[in-house]
Amino acid sequence: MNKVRVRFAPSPTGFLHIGGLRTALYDYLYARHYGGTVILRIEDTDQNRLVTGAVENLLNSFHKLGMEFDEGPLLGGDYGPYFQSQRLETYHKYAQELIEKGVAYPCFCSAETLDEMRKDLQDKKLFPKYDRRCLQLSKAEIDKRIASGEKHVLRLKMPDERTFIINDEIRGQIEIDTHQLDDQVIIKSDGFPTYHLAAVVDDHLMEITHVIRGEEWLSSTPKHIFLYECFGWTAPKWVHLPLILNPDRSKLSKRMNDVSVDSYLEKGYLKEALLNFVALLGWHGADDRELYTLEELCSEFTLERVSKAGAVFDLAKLDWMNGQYIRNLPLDYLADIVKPQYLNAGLDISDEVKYHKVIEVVRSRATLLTDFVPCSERYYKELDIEIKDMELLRTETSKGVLSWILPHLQAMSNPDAETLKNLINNGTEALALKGKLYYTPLNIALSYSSSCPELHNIIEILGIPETLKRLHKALTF
RNA sequence: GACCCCUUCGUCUAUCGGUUAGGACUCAAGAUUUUCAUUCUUGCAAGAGGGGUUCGACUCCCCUAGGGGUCGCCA
Repeated sequence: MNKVRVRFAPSPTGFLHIGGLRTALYDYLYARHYGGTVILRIEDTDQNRLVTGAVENLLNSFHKLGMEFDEGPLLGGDYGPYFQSQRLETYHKYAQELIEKGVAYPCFCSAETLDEMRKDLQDKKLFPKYDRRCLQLSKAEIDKRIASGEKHVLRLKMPDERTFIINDEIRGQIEIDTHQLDDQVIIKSDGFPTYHLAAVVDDHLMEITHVIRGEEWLSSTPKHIFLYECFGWTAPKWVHLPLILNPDRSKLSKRMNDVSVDSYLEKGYLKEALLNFVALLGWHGADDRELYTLEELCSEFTLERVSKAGAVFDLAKLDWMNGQYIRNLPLDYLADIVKPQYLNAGLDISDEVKYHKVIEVVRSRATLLTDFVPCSERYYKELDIEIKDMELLRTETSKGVLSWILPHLQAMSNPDAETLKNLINNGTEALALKGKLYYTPLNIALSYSSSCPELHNIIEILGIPETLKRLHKALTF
């Protein structure tokens, strides 16, 4: 078997979205699993839909995710250029070959004419395909109209009676009859090729072995197979991935909700979690494992374990998975990732030891990376106390608790967790108080909130001097 | 509408003819003896329906239903 070469071929019309990421990821995993090559090819053949900066965004998103292509824009490679807009001569050369072979013909019909024709056919409950009126044109007339500069496209002349067989790696054998197939436009009137021609030519020239793409391409695959035949080329293996769905089971589109990869990253999802989660949307390992690193996915991934049915994107599970990564990734790594957020919030995290203690405590209750700063402010600055909590602080019982613990802490310099836990426990007995009556005043005094992590953690983070300061302050309320 | 694809707990899925149909998320309850989390335990919850084939079907075949995709000078 030839060395695996696969490509991710997006059109630069916006940001990388979840669906695109899943396709790209499977391309990537498949190539890595078999020691092959992943190529990024930009399908910028629609001049009307180009979005400036889209390619940069795309590249940047993949970079952020740690997915590196082997060939593509910026990276180069032996099969470039990797922008289809830079390969126009190539497409025209092959289009010419199709004309010579009699399987492509010019069409001068206007958009309006086509619309009318389709409407008419639909009214008659017929399949709305081009009626080939321009195929009747004489050679002389065609030459004359082209010479006069009349706008025209090039169409592929599909066979009349034929059943195409697609051997899909995931779905098996699929049959599609040509009655359902239109004479596809392959060169548009602006001289650009359509996807069908460009993708086939490039996939062949770039020696792509497996075309891994979304299921939405299944119905037009016969056109592609036919093109391979016309050129006398061997077609690649077809791999049509199940779609990613919205909760209502419609195709996950750019329209509905926000599905750009960047926005998930900005919302505080870790790339590790996003990649892991997206990989599991349509693929599952042989065992019950759910958590995989990118490297582990590379070694485990095979097409045989890709499912056929579409998968709903379930945010709740992504949240859970993100929490798993937040809790289990190395502390230093996590601390580095969130550092900019702390700096942005104006928190002084120059005390590295304290910062790491904070991260360790905060990570246990975080779902998103963006949860860190809000949960950490209490360790770095004075916060407002709710009126209700303030009132509780003013009660005699509360003052008793604070006054009791103060001198004990004062006598300590750098207590460890065990010492602090003992001290805190002793207080419940010494004061004959328990539960909220005892703990809540301390919670509020030290963390400005009745709900907080365990007290010994807070004291450890704050240090004795700051702890005493907060207790004194609380007693003045 | 036509064609194509798909169909196991609400969701992601395991099962490649013989299982008490397993795991994960969500949800509920309990424990971890302050709270919020974390963690752990337990629980709720599924083979779309109908025919075949077979000693035996979630698994193979057919029909029906439902969902999705495609039907552009968009990809």
